[in-house]
Amino acid sequence: MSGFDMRSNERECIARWEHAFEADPDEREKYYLTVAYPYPSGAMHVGHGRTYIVPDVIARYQRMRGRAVLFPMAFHVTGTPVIGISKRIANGDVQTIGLYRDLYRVPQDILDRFVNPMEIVRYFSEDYQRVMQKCGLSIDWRRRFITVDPPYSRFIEWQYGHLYEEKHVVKGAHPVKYCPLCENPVGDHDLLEGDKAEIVKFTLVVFQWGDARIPCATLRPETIYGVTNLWVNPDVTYVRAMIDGDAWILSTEAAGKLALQDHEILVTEEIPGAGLIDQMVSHPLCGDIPILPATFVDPDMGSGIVMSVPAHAPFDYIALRDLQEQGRYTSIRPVPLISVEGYGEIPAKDAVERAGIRDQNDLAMEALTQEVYNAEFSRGKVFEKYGGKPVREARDDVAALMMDRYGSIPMYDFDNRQVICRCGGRVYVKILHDQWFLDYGDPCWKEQVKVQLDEMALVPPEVKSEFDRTVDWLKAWACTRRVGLGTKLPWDPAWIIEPLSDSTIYMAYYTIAHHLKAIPAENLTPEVFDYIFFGEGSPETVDRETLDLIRDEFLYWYPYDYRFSAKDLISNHLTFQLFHHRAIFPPELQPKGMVVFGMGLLNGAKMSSSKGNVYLLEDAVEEFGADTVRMFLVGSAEPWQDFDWRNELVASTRKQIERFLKVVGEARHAEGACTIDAWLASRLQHRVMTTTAAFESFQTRQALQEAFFGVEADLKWYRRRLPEGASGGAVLQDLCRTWVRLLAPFIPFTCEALWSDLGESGMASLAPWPEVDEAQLSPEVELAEELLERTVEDIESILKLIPLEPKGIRLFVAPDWKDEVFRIVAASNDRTRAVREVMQDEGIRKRGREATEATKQITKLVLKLPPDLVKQLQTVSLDEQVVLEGARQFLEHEFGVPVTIQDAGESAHPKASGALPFKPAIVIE
RNA sequence: GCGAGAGUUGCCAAGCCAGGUCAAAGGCGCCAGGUUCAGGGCCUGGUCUCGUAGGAGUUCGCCGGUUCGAAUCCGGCCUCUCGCACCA
Repeated sequence: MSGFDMRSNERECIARWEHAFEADPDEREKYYLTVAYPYPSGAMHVGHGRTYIVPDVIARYQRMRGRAVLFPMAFHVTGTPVIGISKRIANGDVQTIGLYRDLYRVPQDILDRFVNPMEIVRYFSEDYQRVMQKCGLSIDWRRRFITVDPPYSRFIEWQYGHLYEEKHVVKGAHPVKYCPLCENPVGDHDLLEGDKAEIVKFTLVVFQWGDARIPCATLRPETIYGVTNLWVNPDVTYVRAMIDGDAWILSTEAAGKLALQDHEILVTEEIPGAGLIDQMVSHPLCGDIPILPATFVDPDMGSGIVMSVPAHAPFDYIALRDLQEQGRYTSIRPVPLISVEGYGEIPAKDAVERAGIRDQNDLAMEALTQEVYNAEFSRGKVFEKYGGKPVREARDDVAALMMDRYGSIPMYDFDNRQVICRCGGRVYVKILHDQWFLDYGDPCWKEQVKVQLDEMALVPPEVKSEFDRTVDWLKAWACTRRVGLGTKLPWDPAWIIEPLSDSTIYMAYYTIAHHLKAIPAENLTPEVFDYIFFGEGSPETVDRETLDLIRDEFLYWYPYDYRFSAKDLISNHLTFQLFHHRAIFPPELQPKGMVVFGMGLLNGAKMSSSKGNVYLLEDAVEEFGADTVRMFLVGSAEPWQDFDWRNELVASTRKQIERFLKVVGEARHAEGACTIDAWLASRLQHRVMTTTAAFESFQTRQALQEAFFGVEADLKWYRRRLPEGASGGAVLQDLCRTWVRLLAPFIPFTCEALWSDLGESGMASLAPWPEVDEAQLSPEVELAEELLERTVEDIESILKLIPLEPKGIRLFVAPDWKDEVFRIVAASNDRTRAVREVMQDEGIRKRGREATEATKQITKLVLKLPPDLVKQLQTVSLDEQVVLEGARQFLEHEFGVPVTIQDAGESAHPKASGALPFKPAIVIE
C-alpha cells in the first residue's frame, strides 16, 4: 500500500481509542485481567513494554471474542525509593541528576521540582500513561489512581482493619538495617555499599570468667563440645560492661552493636586484650579452657572474642599449630565431635594438610573454611555421646539449649561488614520494637492459600511448585515502616503500611475506582467498603443508590480472571495477594488465574538504569513504530520465557509488517475464482483454529506464528498454484478480512488502518474475532494438495542431485492393493508385526515377495508420515492419479518439461514398482 | 548453600509431559539466483556431512541406563536464569 504514513496513523488511532476501552458492566460475559502496577520513579524501558503489551494482546483478543474486558492501570508510589531520589537530587548528586536529566530526559524546570518526591511520581505516572497510550495499550484510564490518593488510603485502612480483627496482623520485634546517623532503618536502595549484605543471627556462647561473662559469637553452637580455648587479640582493648545487669567482657564494637539490639549497656572499664591471655574460663558443656592470643581476631566481628574449635575450624587449627610450632601450649589437642564422610578424625587438620596451608595468613583459608563448614553441615553427624544427630539438627538443638539454660543470647550482624548508608555513616543491625507483622506463618492461613492455589489456573503450570514452596516458606512479614510514602496504620498511626503490604487486593479497588472519585474521601468509611465488598451494614455517608451501583459493578467484575506478573514476584507479591484475598473476600471472589512472565534482557545483558543498559520504550516506539515494538516483544518468546531485545532483530520485524500491509493492500481488490481457492479457504480455517487455541493457552508467540507466518506460508503456496498470469481470486478478500482481525491484537495500529481500507466501518479493535467456517473446510482438497506438495518436493530433490538436463517426468501412482496394505498397517496397533497381519489377506499374500517388500516400505512410510495425515489417508479415499493429472499443467510449468502420470501396476518400468501410497514413483528422463 | 526453572542444528525458538511424525516447524541471519534490479525492497531456492534418484551418516549441554527404537523416559554430572524477604 503506497503512501501509508505510520506516524499519522498512530496518532489517529490513539485519538480514536481514547475512550474505546472504557469498560462498564453489561450483559456480556466479562473478562478481567490485571498487571502488577508500575512504580513510576523513572521512564519506561522496553522491558516494561513487554510486561504491559503481552496482557494488552490478551485483552484485545478477549475483547474481540465478544467479552466485556476490563484492563485497568494505576501507579504504585508507596515506599521510600522516590524519597531517596529526591534527596539525592536536592543534594546535587551528580549520578542521579545525570540519570534523570540525560537518560530519562526530564526537562530542567521539572527536574528542579524533583526535590519533592511527589513531583517525581506525578511526572512519571503521566509519562507512563502517555507512553502506554503510544503503545496502544487498551486500558480503561478512568480508573487510574496512585496509592497515596486519599480514597485509596481509606480502602487500605478498611483492609487492615479487617486483617487486624482477624488477627492476621500481630506485633513483635524485628532486626533491620539501621543508620544511627539518619536515625532510620535503611533499605537496600539507601545504601552506598553492602546492598547484598544479609543479617545473620549468631549465638553468643557465654563463658564464665570469675564474676564476668565472656561471650563468643558463633554460627556453629554445636561445636561447643570441641572448644579447646578462646582467642583474644592481645593488641585490642576490650571493655567490661554491664549488660542487662550482668558484667560482660567484649569488644567496644560489640558492645555498641548489642546496644542497638534490645540490651541495656553500661561500659564500666577498659581491659587490654593482653591482660586476658592465659586466663581460664569455663562453660558447662566444655569445662575449663584457657584464653590464647591470636592477632587474627577482629574486634569488629561478633563479640571480638572467638571460641576455638581446632578439630573443625581450619582457622583455629592453624592458629593453634602456629603457636605450638613456637613451642607454646603444646598440651592442647583438638577435640573432634563431628564425623563427616571424606574426612578423617580431625576434619580441619585433614583439610589444612591436603591444601598445603603454611600459616594462618594463607589466602586459601577462607575457601577452606567454607569447604569444611559446608561438608559438616550437609553431611556431618555429631558423635553419639553428643546425641548422634545430623549437624543441621544438632545446631538448632544446642542453640536452643544454650538460650534456655546457659545464658546465651542472640546477636545479629551482617555477613559482610561493609554496609554504608548513603549519608556515609556505618549501618548496624537494630531490633525494631512494636513492629507489626502480617502473620503469613499461620498454618491455617497457609492451608487456605494452598487450597486456593490448587483451584487456580497457573500459566505456565510449572510455577505451581514454586508457589507451593513460597507458601510453605513464608513467615511473619514486617508490614509497617517508619518512613516512606503510604497509608498510616489505622490503629497505630506512627507506622506506615509497607509497599508490598498495601498492594494485595487493589485489583478489587480498580473495579470501583472511578466511582469513588466522585465521593469525598472522608465519607469513605470502613462501613462504606463493607457494604460495597460484602453487602453488609447500612452506611450513612454515601447514598444507597450510589452504593448499590458500586457494589453491582464490583460483583460484575470480581473475581479477576488473570493476574499477570514477572516471575520474580512469585516469592512475595503474587503469593501475598493470595493470602490477602483469602483473608478478606469470600470463597466465590477468590482469584482465578495467574500468568507468570519471564525476565527481559537488552542485548543479552540485564536491563539496569543505573548501569545505563536500558532502551527507553518511547525511543523504541519512535524509532520502529508501536506495532513493530509490540510484534517483536510478543513474537520473540512466549510470555513465561525470558526475552532479549536486540535492535538489529527488531528492524526485520518492521519489514514483516510492511509486507503484510502490502499484501493486504494488493489483495483486497482481487476478484474471480481459481481452482486452488478452496484450498486457501480451508487452510485459513485451520489458521483461525490454531491461532485461537494458542491464545486460549496464553501462547502469544505461537498465536502470532500461526496468524502471521502461517497465513503467509499458505499464501505462498497459493500463489505458486495460481494459473500463470492470475493474481488470485475473491477468496483473497475474505482472507484479508480474516487476516486483519487475526493480527489486530498484535499490531492494532496497522490493522485499524487496513480495516478501514477494507471498507469496514467501526474499529478493528472491536471487530468480532474470526470464527471457523465449517463449510469452508475441505479435507480432501487439502490432502490432495499435500500429495502434490510432497511430490513436487521429491522431484526437486532428485533434480538437484542428478546432473541430467531433464526431458520429461513420469509419475507412477501406487496400485490399489498397496493402498490396502497401507490401511492394514496404519490400523495395526503393533507396527513391528504388521507384515504378519498383512499376510493374512489372501489376495495380498498371493503376490509373494513383492508384497513383503512393499509392506516393509509402507510400514516405514506410515511411521514417517504425521499421524493425523495417516489417519486422514485411512478415511479419505484419494485418487492419486486424478489429483496428479489435475495438476499436470502446474507440474509441467514448474519443471518446464512434459509430465505423464500412470498407474504403476500397468507399467513394466523397473522404478514403477517402488510406488507407494502417497508417494508416487518418479522417473526423470 | 537452599528452593524453582532452563540448556535443541549461526542466533531466537518449536518439539520433550502422552518414545517412532525429528536432520528436527517457524522467524532472524547468511549464501545463491531472479526481478525494466541502486549494493535497497520484493520474490525463489539453499543453509550438519556425504550422495549422478527422492537416500545414508552423525547430531538435540556431558556421561551412563531402559527400549526393537530416545531430543523425548530413568540416574549422575556441568552450565545458565529467577527467588532466598521487610525491598520495589
